[in-house]
Amino acid sequence: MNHKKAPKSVVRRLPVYLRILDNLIRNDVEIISSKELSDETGFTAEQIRKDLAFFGAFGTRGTGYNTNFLRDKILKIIGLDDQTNIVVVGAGHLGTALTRYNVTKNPYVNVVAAFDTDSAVVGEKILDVEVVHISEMKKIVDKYAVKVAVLTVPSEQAQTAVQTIIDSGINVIFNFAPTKIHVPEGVYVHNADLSIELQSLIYYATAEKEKIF
Amino acid sequence: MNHKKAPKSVVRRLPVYLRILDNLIRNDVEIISSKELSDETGFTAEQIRKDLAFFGAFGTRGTGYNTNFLRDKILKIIGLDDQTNIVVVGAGHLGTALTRYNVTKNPYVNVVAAFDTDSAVVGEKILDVEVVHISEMKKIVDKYAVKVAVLTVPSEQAQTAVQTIIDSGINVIFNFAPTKIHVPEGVYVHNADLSIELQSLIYYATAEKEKIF
DNA sequence: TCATGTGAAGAGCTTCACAGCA
DNA sequence: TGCTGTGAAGCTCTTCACATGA
Repeated sequence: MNHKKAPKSVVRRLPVYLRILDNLIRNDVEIISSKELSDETGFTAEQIRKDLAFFGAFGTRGTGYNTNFLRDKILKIIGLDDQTNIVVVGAGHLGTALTRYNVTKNPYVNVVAAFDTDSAVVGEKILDVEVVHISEMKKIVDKYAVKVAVLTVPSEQAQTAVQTIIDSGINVIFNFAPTKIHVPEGVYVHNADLSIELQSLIYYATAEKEKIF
Repeated sequence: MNHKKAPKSVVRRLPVYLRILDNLIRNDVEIISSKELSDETGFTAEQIRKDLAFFGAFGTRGTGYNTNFLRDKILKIIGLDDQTNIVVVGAGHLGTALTRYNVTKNPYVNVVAAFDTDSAVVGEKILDVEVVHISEMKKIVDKYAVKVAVLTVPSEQAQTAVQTIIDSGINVIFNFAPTKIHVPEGVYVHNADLSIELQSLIYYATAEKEKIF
């Protein structure tokens, strides 16, 4: 086992391999080469081999990778070996859509509750996920051993919500609020600031024309 | 003017500066130093200076950056100097939420239409954005000089939708469909695969515990 | 004096080329 | 033979340290 810290870039690609392996296993494919994985993902075969080799020697030289074996390894590496429970904080339009989206599209992750402060939505259901008042967060986080929160509240409420999330024992936040959130050492934040991402994309849409700075 | 290609990492940070500058200008702040921008963004001051210096010398030594001047420069660099028109392809839950989100949270980008094939939603409105049948895409893209599409259709329909998008003249795609989409040379795709991102986050939630590969 | 602008060093990630093994 | 696993080279981006100029 490798004890160096895994590169962020490698960790980002692991779930991509996982999805492809799931498809292959569903179609009874038992062996896959790095070259074939390359065709499916768009990553180079060398990169795929290096990614996997970082965690151990999972392949068979001259043959390829066993799909079931590799999937199990990746599940363990990511930490998806048990059903992983998450919560959504903010049950507005985006939070509701993300809850539905995750429930239907993510086979490994389970939304156990959505939180809000608005009494108009507390008590409602998003598919089978209940919307609960944010004051109940710690109770639910403890009960379901929740490790990750998806944050979709308005900017003004983001920092307050972050405090509640951290106080309830969660230390990983997937932040959709369009603002910088401040967290103590040891809490991991991944920002998905959709306006920011969209604006930076515009750069590439207009990159051909001469730009005068 | 610098004619080297701008690093992707720099382009991703430009809209972050833009948002902060907008806030500062709203509060009548006229000068900002790289140190203060560092406090607001979490990026280092050196990195901010290098990012901006890539496009030109925008600051004043001993003083800092003029907020209005810098905002105008960044707007021109990104290509946001005119109102930028985009379309959303797929008016399901996520597409609807992203349309609302963008309309309300993104001051620089304008959604001119949302497309779908489902007659149950075609003709409806999302705030003031009309849902139009996907066969009308080229007409609308031409009319509004649309350069970017946000793709939120189901995986199975993604590649077909991509073809329609490209045929209508768009060459930048913000892809939320949980699948790899194939595009010709010259078309730029940015993937926001939320299940994948969430799964990779789980890695950091469980990283402390010993992992056996 | 103070904050910007920048070459140089460093860190992290990818690509190359090939050794190693079923 | 064929595909994995891996040191080395290469590239990109970040950090450092300081020269530059209002």
